[in-house]
Amino acid sequence: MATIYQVSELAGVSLATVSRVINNTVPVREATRIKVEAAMKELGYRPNSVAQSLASNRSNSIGIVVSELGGPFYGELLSRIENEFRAAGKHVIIAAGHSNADLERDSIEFLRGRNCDALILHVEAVDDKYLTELAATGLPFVLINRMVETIEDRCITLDNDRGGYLATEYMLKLGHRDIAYISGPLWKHDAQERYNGHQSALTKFGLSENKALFYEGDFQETGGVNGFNHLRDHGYSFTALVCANDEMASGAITAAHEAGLRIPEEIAVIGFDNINFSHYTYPKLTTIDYPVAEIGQMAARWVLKRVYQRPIDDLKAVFMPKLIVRDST
Amino acid sequence: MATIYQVSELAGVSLATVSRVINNTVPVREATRIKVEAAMKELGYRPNSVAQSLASNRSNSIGIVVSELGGPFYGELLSRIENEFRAAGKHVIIAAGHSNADLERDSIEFLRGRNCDALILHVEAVDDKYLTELAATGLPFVLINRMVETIEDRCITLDNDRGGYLATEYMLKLGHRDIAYISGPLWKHDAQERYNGHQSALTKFGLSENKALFYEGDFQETGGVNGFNHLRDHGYSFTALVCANDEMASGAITAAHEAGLRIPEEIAVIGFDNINFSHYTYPKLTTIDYPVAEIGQMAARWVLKRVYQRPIDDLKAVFMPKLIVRDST
DNA sequence: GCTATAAATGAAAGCGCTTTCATAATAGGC
DNA sequence: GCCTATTATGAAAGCGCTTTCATTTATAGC
Repeated sequence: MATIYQVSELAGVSLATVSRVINNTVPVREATRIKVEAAMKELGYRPNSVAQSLASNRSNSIGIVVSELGGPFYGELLSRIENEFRAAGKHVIIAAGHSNADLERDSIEFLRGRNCDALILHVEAVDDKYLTELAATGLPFVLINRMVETIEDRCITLDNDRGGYLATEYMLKLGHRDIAYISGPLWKHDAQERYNGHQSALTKFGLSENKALFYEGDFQETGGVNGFNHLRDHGYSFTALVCANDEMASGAITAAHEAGLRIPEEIAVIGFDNINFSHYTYPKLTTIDYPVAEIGQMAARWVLKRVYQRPIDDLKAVFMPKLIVRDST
Repeated sequence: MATIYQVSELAGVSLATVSRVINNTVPVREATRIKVEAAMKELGYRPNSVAQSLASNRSNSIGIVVSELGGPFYGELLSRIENEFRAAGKHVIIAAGHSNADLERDSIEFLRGRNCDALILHVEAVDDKYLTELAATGLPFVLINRMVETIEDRCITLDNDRGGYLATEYMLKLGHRDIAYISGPLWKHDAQERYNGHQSALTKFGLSENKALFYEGDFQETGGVNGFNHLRDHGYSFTALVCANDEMASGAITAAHEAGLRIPEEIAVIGFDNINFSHYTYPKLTTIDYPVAEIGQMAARWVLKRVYQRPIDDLKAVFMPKLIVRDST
């Protein structure tokens, strides 16, 4: 690869001048600019962004940490973030945290070491203290789907509590009274909040929770299958099932089919997230919409505004979930 | 962030020595190593990988270009590749090419500029010539799901032709004779190959293709819906439908449901890829398995072997698709 | 104890770029 | 046409690290 030095030689100017035309920071005489551009073209020159990054302490790249690379949820999130930054001429570097504190820290450190200008984090395992300290280092970052009081201005969240409430409230309004709940792992903030919402709805309707109708799943499809079977075996009957995400709802539906139950006639099922396959299920899944794309976009804009001083004004921190009624209830 | 210089000062040794203990390239006396490690720990030192990369011309990171970040297919691919490299202490930098030649080139150049040690490419739009030239620059890269003769040793592919054949052959064996086909965009290599396979199967059974039963879709769910409706409207009836991927098959199934047709009794449907949601459909989708995870793993291993000299011997270049029979046929 | 050899360490250049500061070129004012 | 105010350009330091080469220190052999 050609270097800036070769370009400067060919164009008969100094390195500094070439650098100026690349970044157009300082005006350069038209004639000079043309010479330089010609030289760059002739050599097929492309700036080495590693060197740029080292010299300028700016990398034009944004680090992203998500739990998993796969899956409909993260896929959509990443996709949207990437689009937003691409349009702004920035690039993303993605790392997976696998919901594990060490790996999350690792990924964050890796991205810091790569000189990312900012980070977008969807981390679940590291504690609030770590994040607070990280903020204190001066590294700009946004936190998605998690509220940490000490760095509240960096958090972009969904009102999960409200979402959990909506799901159960809807079942209650439909007349169901025996409502089972399959939760996500309760150490995860969002799982806990959704579950709280579920409980609030029950309370609001003057019902008390029946612990026998609760199951703590893993946010995966198998969790839904296991949860459903566990709840059925347990003896208490229920006419409605609220799942803390769509994957588990899908698993539960499969298990229900296998048990020969009709949905929604015998059991109504609702999910959470509204991920893109939720209408592939049969019957199509009623769910709570998680506006992933919007949240991804907002996170990107936060960075564009705070770090790159782009004029953006409608930053929004808390998103509201919406009920999406389809055929499973 | 602390620099290597501060570490060397605190430990009372030279930069060079610190560098040696970091990389343990050259033996360092035990006592010295301990001093240095203590200093690193005290300062919370982490090497700046940008500087490392510039100085060593090695970045320990691998660039990946895929068409999209979202979607079950790429999600699984990325996920697997990332896992493989993480285990080897390498990191990945991901960019999206969006099936567009300019963006693909852009992404590749970006990754080159970031000093990636190697690239894994799933690109569809750039031409063979570009890739051949790219190989000539000495940049190590593997090509996934595409065969370019001039750089055959860098290609890891699925025998799409065979897959297309298997799908249609299976329908023929079931006794179907009026078989519709919804293809992917034919400018894409894999779509073309799958279609070729379909034709071969027909020929093998002594049938000639009925052009009225062909529709060129977009590999998306809507393509399946539109394709199905188009084929139905067209007047020719068919008892089996072969789709060039699962998304379109899923769309077609939805459209068939809406048209009040029973699957598989009235129309048998088969997909291609065996992506993870293919068993969420109703009825569960019969499909051709695309071993994405294995292919991702193989690509990663190719890099580990060729670029990082890891001892790996079972590199495999062509994968075979398999028929997965479920309930839609 | 003294030299010959091997092992550990340090000094310094350099990776490709940005950026400050100084200098050279140009324009403007009279 | 000369002096000053601008503007464009160049020289050189430095970003944080690796790596070569030279030097120092330890080890062995006699």
